[in-house]
Amino acid sequence: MTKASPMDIRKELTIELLKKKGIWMVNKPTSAGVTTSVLRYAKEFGKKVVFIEPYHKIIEKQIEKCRKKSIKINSFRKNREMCPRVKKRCKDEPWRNAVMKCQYLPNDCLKKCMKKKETNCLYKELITKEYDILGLTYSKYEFINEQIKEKIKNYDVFLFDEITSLLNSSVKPLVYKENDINHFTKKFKASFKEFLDRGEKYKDEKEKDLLEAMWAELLFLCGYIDYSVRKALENPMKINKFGVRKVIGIINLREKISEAYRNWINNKGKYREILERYAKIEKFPIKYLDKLLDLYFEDYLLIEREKGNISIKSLMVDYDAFETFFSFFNPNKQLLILSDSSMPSILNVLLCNEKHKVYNWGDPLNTNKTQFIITDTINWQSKKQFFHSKDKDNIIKEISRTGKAISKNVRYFIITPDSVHPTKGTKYNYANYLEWHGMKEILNKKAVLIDHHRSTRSKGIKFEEKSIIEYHMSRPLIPENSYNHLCFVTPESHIFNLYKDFLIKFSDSLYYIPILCKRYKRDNEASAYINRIGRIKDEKGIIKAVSREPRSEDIIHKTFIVNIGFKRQKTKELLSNTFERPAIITPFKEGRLFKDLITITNIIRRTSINYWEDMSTIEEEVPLLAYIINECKKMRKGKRLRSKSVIKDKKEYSPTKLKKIVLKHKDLLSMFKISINETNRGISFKRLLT
DNA sequence: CTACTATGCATTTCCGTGTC
DNA sequence: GACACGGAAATGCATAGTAG
Repeated sequence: MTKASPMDIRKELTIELLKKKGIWMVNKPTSAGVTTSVLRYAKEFGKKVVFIEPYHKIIEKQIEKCRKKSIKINSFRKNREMCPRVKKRCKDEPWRNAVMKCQYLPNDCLKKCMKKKETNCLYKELITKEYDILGLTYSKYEFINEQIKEKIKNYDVFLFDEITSLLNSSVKPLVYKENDINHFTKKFKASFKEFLDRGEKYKDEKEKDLLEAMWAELLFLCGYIDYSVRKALENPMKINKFGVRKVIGIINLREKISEAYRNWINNKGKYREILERYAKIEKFPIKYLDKLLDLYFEDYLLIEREKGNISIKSLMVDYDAFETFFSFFNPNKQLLILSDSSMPSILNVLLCNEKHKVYNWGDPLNTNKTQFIITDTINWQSKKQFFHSKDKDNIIKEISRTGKAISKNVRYFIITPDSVHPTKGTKYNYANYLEWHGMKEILNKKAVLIDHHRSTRSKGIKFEEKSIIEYHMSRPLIPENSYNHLCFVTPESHIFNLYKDFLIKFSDSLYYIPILCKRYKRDNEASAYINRIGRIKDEKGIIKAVSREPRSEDIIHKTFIVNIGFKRQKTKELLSNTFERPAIITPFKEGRLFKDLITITNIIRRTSINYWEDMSTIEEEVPLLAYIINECKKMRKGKRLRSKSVIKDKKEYSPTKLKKIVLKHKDLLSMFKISINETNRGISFKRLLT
């Protein structure tokens, strides 16, 4: 009997999935080929697909694959790439390139430009032509306009890839030093004063009036924020004993600013353009204006204080990432696929009113079996601990020693956190530390530093280089207040009742859900970790080797992740959102991470995956064998290692259990030049003479 | 003025609980 | 019995207070 090829397995899975309707969350590990398969086979089943990705790069790669199969596919890009008029505007006014929102389509796009025959732009092409598949990025989805909505709303399948990206809201806080009183007004007035004195630049009286009114309105906003911050600093808000971490106040703009004014200023067309144009003439920082306008649009602003800094964030009350989408999605006719290697648990909350089911894609190519995580036996108290540790130079030396030995001439990665000093505000930057202390010379040249888990090198398209081992210095850690602004609800929210026992009340119409905040944090930490370790995983898995006669390209690339400063339990928690997981190997005794690391990887690389019964035997037996091998190597020739000393202070290992394990791996041990001696007093180990 | 200590809050770890 | 979760306990950190 011939076994199914990898492609067949994925095709079957895709067919099953495409038959479904409604919302389906796809359970899968990294690199399982869900997106590729759905796009590839959808046309065969007469389904039109819209897929959404975090980056253009990913979309481009998929387009490349589909074009080979003669599937009609295209994607929405940045406006300046789709519309020649926006492109020209950006060329004439280069500052626009820096601010996405200043690149909106021309006002007459729909009414005039599109209808003209001679108009021949990518945007028109996308809107008017028929495609089997259309791509979109999440940032486009966030600013989706009516035209694009009209275009995509009748497609059959919507694939939201890397769904965690959707939940990272794009709110950018405005941060300044706590002692900078009246920050907003000062910053704004400096430009405003000069601006009023040079009125001759106005195009006409009407524009002058408009602009002055808008400018005054923004100045009022600044004044009000400054006033509120001063009040909050004098008398920080405390709702219960603890308050909400770091939040010292909330600004209610709804009470202060009329809806009419708000729509006026936030109108993306003419008024905003005037505002931008004059701001530019007057050298008012356009990015700052952009942020300011963002604040203006929200009902509430959040004032947070941390380590001498004040940060102002828009509060996304009753935040619902799917709001736009559900305004047109029909679960009885259409299919929504939510896909991520780490399915955020927060989705169950956000979709609590919508029927949603889990589709088990599984790990068809068994890629999980090719990856092994080796964890530390201590937890660092924080990511800063590395800097407080007397051992830090040693850790670097050990990384260098083991990295070189394990990966030979192939490069290996070191993931370091990017942390800020609590009082001095300077960065605890691992990469800088290595440079300052001349550690770069100790680290061999094949070491590649990546400065945090969520670095752009950790998501999207894989770059070509292969690697065998990767070191993670501390787990991904997201600051606790990062999601505060998404966790405020009103009684009208669809999750209000779900959390009614956990609410912290701010006012009659505003409540905070602390558990939600933790959930966002956990989901995102888990996603960061899973996506990162997926980078070096062999995506071809092990199926290739069993489905037919082995060939040279069938070598299974086993990869290793080394967790420094966090234990097995934490690693498991980080992997709890994903489908199955790689084996997690913890050194047999404390403090043996680097001592046993090379041997652990050697044992795994020298044995076939089928040699081990299952994941739990690897997790239990490999550390013990590695420990025995290393202890024996350390001893003088002729000396024996007694089993008693091996299992000393290890309650869970009895002499019989140890005996059973080592006898099972007698051949393996002899491969590492260790012999087992059985005597009436128990079992012992000896180095074989060569 | 300096060095040390007590205090209280913030952060982190630990551990009991409920669930499967 | 393994696991995730969330609250309790422990620890860390900064600051104010105090002794010398």
